[in-house]
Amino acid sequence: MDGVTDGAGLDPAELGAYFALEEVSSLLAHAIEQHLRGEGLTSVQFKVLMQLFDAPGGQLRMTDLADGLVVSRSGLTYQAGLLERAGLIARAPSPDDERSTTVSLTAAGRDRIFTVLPGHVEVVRRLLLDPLPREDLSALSGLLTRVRDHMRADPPRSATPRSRKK
Amino acid sequence: MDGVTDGAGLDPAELGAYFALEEVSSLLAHAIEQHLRGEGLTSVQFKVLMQLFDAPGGQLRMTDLADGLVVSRSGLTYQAGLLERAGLIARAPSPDDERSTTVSLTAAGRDRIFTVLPGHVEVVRRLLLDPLPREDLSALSGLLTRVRDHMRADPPRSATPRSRKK
DNA sequence: TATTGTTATACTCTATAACTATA
DNA sequence: TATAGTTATAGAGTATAACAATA
Repeated sequence: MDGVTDGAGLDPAELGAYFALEEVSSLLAHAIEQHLRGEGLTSVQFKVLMQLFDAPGGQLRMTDLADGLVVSRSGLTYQAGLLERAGLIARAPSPDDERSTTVSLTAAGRDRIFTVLPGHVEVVRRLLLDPLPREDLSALSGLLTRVRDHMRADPPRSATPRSRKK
Repeated sequence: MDGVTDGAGLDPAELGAYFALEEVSSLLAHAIEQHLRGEGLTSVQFKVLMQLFDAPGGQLRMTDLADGLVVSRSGLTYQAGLLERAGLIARAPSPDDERSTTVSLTAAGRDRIFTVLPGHVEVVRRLLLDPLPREDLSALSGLLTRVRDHMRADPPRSATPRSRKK
């Protein structure tokens, strides 16, 4: 694909970084997706569970969850409905703000995480971490972190800015 | 999300690399998707056009296209159908092997690429390339390339190995 | 009036399996 | 028999817009 983008003004180093990122992330995402499917979870559902697990008290509002995922509110409602039907999360009206829904991780949800996580980590380790020696890992982490911070500071114009407490 | 994966046996450097990659790739993919949608193309369709553009003679068989994408044959047939209806590609029986379909880029398809590419590159540049100085870009490219090569050498067990000439 | 969340609806995409035709 | 591709079908996921309830 060099002929193409070449004409668009990307030099070899830029092209290399872009294509390698595209390929690595899509292969990794695919492998992760495959593993989770085998466990009966979609990537989105797994992310929801992880966010809840990581939250203080294992609770978050729907809006908090939506902020961390790239789905619409209705999409999140759909996924939350599936997770609730599976008994992995529970929803209840927030005590402080009656408009809000507080989502909490159930014991079964926590169990599911512990069941799934080892395999998940194994996939990540085998595909992403193993091929790099320790110091390269730190370098990669540092580089990507810098890119991420820049992305976060300069949010995509296309996406409607999420509700931000101001 | 540290409390979680911490227990699963990933140290800070590993976690950093994994989470940063996840976040960077998903934010980039989202931004790219948004841009392409605005141009009336899905990511998959764009990739098909790019593959054809990059191919010698602007022609590939359906199987060749499928090898580069993460979709089933029927999924590719569907997308190819859309692209053909839009006049961006053309399909015809292969002259050498009557079972095969040769897909070719039309003039309109080539024009569409030239229309879309500048904006695409702009997104990639702004989100991924700009925040890194030149030498860091080379470093990132090198690291990711090594990971990719490792991934390719050790294909995911989950995915059915594609037809490989042997 | 603005915000939180759900629902109704329609659409896009994908995969599986069955099928056709050629090698 | 194996391969290339299409089709029929059915399911999963998503977004938009309208809606209800609360702030």
